[in-house]
Amino acid sequence: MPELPEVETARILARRVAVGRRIARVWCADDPIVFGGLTSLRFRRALSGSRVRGVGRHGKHLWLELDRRPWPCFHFGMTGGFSTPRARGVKLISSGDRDPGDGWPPRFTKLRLVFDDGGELVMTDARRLGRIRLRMDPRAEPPISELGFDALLGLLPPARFSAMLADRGAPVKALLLDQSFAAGVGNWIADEVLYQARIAPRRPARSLTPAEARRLRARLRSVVHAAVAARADSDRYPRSWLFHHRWGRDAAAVTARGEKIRHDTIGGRTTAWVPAIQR
DNA sequence: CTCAGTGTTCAGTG
DNA sequence: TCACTGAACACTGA
Repeated sequence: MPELPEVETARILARRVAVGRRIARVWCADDPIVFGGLTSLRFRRALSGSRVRGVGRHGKHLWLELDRRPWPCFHFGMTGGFSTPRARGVKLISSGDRDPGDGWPPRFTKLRLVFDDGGELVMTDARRLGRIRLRMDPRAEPPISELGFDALLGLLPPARFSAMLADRGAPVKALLLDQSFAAGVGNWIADEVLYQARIAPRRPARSLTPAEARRLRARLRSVVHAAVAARADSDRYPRSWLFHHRWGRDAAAVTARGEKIRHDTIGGRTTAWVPAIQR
């Protein structure tokens, strides 16, 4: 489920396993789509023997900071994620779509890094919409340089946030999904934020009142913070969230308070919203 | 068998 | 050129 909270959780997982270690061995799947044409040889040469200094993230993009360049950059698409081996007596930790399997390495492994202390980090991606790239300076180069503010760490001050809405005619839902506006917001976060801010998803962004713009920003912040604090474990999201009731395009779906949920396509994506509450 | 899907990109439109 | 829309991408699992 890779929106910002899942990617941030993957960053923390990678940090724990990789930072301070040397990459002893690299295995790459033969997958020219996910690797964007990079050869396995090129990739292995870039990483092998280097030491991991840190793990960076902006929006849904993630990268390892090594003691030499270029650095590997990851985007999880719809179904990608990081996994680590089952530690002794410890539950398998996965940030992927769902448990990629009991085996090791897991099904759909695209990249496997083995560290000098025996630890491992694997990226899996069942549907191959994820990408692995090499960049000399990830923040300064596309696609990361094209992103807008990070929805966790870079939220714009209220005045600038409102100003950004003012000249956009797109439905506010579509604007929230625009990564060059708010990096890290995905489909369910956009719907959750609009529900909690009580704003109808088709409203043109520029039609929001100042009070609505403030609510939108405040809810964006609180939803992203709460999901990250829960380590993207949706069982721990508040029961009042639309999240728990929005899946499946079920015509009979209702919120925890019994409000009818409607499903429309907006900005090309399935949008769950509550007409009784959102105006 | 059909279809939806947590994301991004690009061609086409006005 | 800009803003925006919708299809395409690739594949699994319901």
